[in-house]
Amino acid sequence: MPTDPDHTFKAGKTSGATLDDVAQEAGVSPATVSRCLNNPGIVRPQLKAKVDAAIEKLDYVPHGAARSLASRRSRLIGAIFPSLDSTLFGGTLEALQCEIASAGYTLVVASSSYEPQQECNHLRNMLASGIDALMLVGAAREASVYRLIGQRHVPYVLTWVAGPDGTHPCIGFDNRAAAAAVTRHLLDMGHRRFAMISGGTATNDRAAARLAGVRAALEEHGLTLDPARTMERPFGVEEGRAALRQLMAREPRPTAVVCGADPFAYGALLECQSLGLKVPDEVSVTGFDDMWLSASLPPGLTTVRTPRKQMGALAGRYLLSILAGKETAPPSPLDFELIVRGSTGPPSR
Amino acid sequence: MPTDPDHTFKAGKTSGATLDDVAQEAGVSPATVSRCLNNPGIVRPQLKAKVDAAIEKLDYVPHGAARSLASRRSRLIGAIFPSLDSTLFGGTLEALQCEIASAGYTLVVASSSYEPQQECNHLRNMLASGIDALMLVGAAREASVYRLIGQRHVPYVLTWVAGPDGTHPCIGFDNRAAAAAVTRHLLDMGHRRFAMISGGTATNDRAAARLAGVRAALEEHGLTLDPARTMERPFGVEEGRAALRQLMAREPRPTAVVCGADPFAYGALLECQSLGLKVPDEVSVTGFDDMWLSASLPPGLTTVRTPRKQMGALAGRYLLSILAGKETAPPSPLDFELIVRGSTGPPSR
DNA sequence: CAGTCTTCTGAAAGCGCTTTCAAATAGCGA
DNA sequence: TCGCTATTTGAAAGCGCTTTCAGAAGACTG
Repeated sequence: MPTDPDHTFKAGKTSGATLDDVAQEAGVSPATVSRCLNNPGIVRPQLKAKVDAAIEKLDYVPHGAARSLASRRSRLIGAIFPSLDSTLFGGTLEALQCEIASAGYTLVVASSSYEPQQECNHLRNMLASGIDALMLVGAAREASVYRLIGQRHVPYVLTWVAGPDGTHPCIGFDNRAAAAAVTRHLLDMGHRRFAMISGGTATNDRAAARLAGVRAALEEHGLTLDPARTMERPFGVEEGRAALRQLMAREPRPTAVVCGADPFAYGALLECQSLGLKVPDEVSVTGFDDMWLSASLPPGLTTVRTPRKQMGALAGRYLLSILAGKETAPPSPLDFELIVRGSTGPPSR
Repeated sequence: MPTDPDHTFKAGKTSGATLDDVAQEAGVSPATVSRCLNNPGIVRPQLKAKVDAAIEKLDYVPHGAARSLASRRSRLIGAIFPSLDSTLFGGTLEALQCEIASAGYTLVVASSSYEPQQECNHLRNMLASGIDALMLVGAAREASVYRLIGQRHVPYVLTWVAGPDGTHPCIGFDNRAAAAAVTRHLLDMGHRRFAMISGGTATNDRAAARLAGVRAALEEHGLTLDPARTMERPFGVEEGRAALRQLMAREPRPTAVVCGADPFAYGALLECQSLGLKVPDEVSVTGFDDMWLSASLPPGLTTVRTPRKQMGALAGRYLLSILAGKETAPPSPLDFELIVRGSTGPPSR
C-alpha cells in the first residue's frame, strides 16, 4: 500500500537532491559536502554535523555515475562464472559479494555458460561498465582476453585454480594434486582397475587438471586410464548415472570410479543402488567438491572438500587490498581436504 | 604470457581512447560518434563505416560512468536474492542475467542472507550505484523499502510470489496454491495424519504461504496441522533428516510428511532409508521445487515443479520492456506443476 | 534551376561529482 | 597582541559522454 498505485515508469523524472542542494541547505560549499562523504576526517566536526543533517533532511543519495566519472573509480567489481545455476559457484559468489559489500563495493556478475566467447563478451560489457576489478574462474582462456584486461589496468584474480606459474594472481587450489590425492587413496586400498567420469575438458581447465591428476597418480603405479573407461560428460546427476551404467556394462568392470565432480558421483551411487551393486564392496566411487549431499547420501561419498567460500572471500579481500593501493603479495594456493566416507573401500577381487 | 609481468596496480593511469579521440580519428564530430553508438540508424552508412573503423583502430570502449551521467541511465539492473548459495535462486539468477545481457544491460547482484536489514542496505547501495531497475524475491518487506524504491522511480518486480493483490508487479506463482495442491494429492490418496517440515516463516513469505497452503487444504477436510508436527527449520538436508527423525519418534506417526523445500525432503527420504521406513508404504514424503536430485533419488520425489528459470527470464523481459518505455501490462501468475513420483502412495493403515 | 522539405551533422551546454589550488581561518609562540 | 605555520574551506575546472538546437547538405517538386 505504500507504493505508487500504478507502476508506470516515468523516465527522465528528476531523481532526488544533488550534492549542490545539500551544500546549499547546509550553508557550505559543494566541496565540503564531497569531503564529508569521502574523507570525513578532514572536515571540522561542527561543519560535518550540519552537512549530515542536510543529507538526512533531503534524503540525499550520491549519484554513482557522477562519482565514478569524477573520481575515476566505479566501486563496481565484476565476476564471471562458468555457471550460476549450481551450488558449486554459489558459495564463491556469495562469499565474494559479502566481502566486497562490506567495503562499499557492488558486485556485477555474469555467467559464461562455459563458453569462452560469452565470457569475452561479458568481459567487454563489464569493462565498459567501468568495473574497478575482476574475478574470473580458471586460467585457460585466449591471450586476447588477458590482453584486454591488462590494457585497461583492471586488477584481476583467477579462482578455482592455483597458478601453475606466476603468470596470473590465483586464489584457488591445485586441482591436479587434489585429483591425484583421491586416486592415491584408492590405489593405497589396492585398486588397480580405474574408470573416470570427467567434466568437459575442452573449455574447463579445472576438469582437465583433475583428469590429469588421476592419470598422473595412476602412472606412479605404472597404470594408465583406459580411454574407453574415461567418460567426458556435461555435469549432472543423470549423466553420472548413465556413465556408470556404461562403465559397468563392460568386462572387466572397474573396481574404482573416480568422478570429476560430486553430481556425477551422486548419479553413480544411485545407479549402483539401482543395479544392485554394493558400494564399496563391488565398486568404490569418489566425488569432487564435497557438495551438500555428499555426507548424507548413503554410504557417504568419499570426496575432496574444496574451499569454495574461502576462495570467494579471499578473492574479494585480495582485490580490495589492491584497490586500496596496498602492496599485496600474490596469493598462494589454498588447501583442499580429502574426505573419506563410506563409498570407498578395498576392492573385493 | 601476454600480461603485465608484475601485477601491481597503477591507479589513475589513463585508460584507453575517448569518444573525442575516435571523432578526431574518424574526422567527424563527437556527436556523430555518439550517435553511431546509440542510434546507428540515423547516421549515414558511409560515415558510420569511418567511425567504426576508428573505434576498431583505437580499440575504443565507451566510458560507462560518463554515459550514465549524460544519459541518466546506467544500464545496470539490480537483483537481491535471499541467498546465492543454492540452486534454487541460481536458475532464476542465471536466466535473468542472460535475458538482460542480450539487451546490453549488466546485472548487479547481492545476497540478503534472508535478513531484511541486509536487503535494505544492499538496496541503498544499489540505488546509489544508479541501477535502472530492480528485481527482488518475495513481497513481504517493510513499507519504507518500497517507499525508497518508489521515491527514486526505479521500476521493479517481485519474483517467486504471485501478487496477492495488484500492489506490486510480480513474476511468480502462487506458493499457497501449490502447497495446497500437493496436500490435496495426499488427501486424495487417503492420508489423514500430516506433518510438515517448513522453512523459517518469519522472514520468508514464500515459506509462510506454503505452510498456509497446507493448512488450507487440510481444513477443507476438517483437518488441522498439529503444531507439534510442524517443524520450522533452516533449509538443508541434515535439518530435514533430523526433523523427520523427530516426527517419527512420536506416536501416532504421520503417514504423510509435506516438506516446504526439496532439501528437507531429500533429508527425510534418506532418514527413512536409515530408519528402515518404507516410502511410500509406511510414510509418504513430498518436496517443493523439483530440484536436481528429485527425479533421481529413490523412490523419486513427488514435488512441485516451480518455474525457476522462467521467473528470471520473464522478470528480465518485464523490466526491459518498462525501461524501453513500452506500455507493459502487470504480469499474471505463472503455473506450477505437481510432479508425482514414487515417494507418495496411499497410506497403509 | 530555384525553392522547399527532409535528413544528417556539428557546436555547445551540461549531467553531478571530485579534486586541485589558492584563500581563509585557526592555532600558537613570542 | 602580532606574525607565522598548520589546518580547513571554497572556487573552479574538468571527468567523458549525450542531446538539444541550429545549420548544412541532399532530395524532390514545379
